[in-house]
Amino acid sequence: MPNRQSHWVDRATAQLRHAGHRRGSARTAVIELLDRKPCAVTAQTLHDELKSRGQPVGLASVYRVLDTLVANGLVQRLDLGDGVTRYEPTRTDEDHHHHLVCDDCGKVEAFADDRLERAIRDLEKRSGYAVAGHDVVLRGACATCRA
Amino acid sequence: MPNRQSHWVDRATAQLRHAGHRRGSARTAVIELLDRKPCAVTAQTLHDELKSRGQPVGLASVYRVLDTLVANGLVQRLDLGDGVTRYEPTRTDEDHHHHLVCDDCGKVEAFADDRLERAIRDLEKRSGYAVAGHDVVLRGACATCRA
DNA sequence: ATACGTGCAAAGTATTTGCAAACGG
DNA sequence: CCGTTTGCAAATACTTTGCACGTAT
Repeated sequence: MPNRQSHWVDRATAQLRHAGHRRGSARTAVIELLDRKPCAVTAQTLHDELKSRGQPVGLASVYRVLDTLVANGLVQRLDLGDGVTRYEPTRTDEDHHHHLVCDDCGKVEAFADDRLERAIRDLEKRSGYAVAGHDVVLRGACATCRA
Repeated sequence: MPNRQSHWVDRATAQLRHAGHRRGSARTAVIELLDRKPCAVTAQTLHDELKSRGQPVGLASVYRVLDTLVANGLVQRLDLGDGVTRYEPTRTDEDHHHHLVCDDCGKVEAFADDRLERAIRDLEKRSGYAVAGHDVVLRGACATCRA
């Protein structure tokens, strides 16, 4: 999952400004870190890493920033079945992916598949809903834990 | 979603006994109710309905029974993105389905699609995981809420 | 200057756990 | 009888909210 020249940081910043949001230290810090941790991060993780980087951000603010980002479609909420909500930047179509979770060790991997996406897109059309997004989670034992 | 002659109650009861579990009022009551509410039920809902039916079961026991059922593959956990875990009996292949959630009114609908399942089954094979299960959630605005 | 953003502490929710009593085999 | 199951209450874990203060525009 290559991280080209911080596309997402710029898009997020611009879009929030356009939506009438002011800049703030917490928001800036969270957005920058999020851009480097693109897959399934916890609010607590962001909070901890920001602290150890020397730009501490209150946990409540992390949650608030994430809420704003989700509300603006810049971040997607993700529930992998352990009671913890994860977040990840919504990037381009090429980066669209889903998750494979190991029930034993908790490892999370990403995967992408065109056939799956086509099937889902068709379903979305036939559903009668204005579908805003979708999630697919495969749960099981990873190669290591199977042993 | 037809509910034939309580197949599931019997299977669940037998399997738990085989796994060395004793019978108990809470477990029996939860299993029976679950059999009639086959799609995406909350622990709290089960607790409330059992109380109003005159067979009250402590909420903690509802959770414990559900844990046991999940551990034995008789019930599937389901996270629809509001912080509440839902549960539903795992029935036969014909009853296998996924969910469509309305972000506005919270309505939950079920759908099934063969093409989707085939795509997922292939992915599972290629994943290197011993996949135990999968979930697909489509989120958006239902026909009513779109208006 | 004014309203939005932030941090801390407190509150809120969903779920889990400890323990004593009830109960099944 | 012995060990599992249950209910209650307390504990925990995650997330949200209230409020005072800072800060961008």
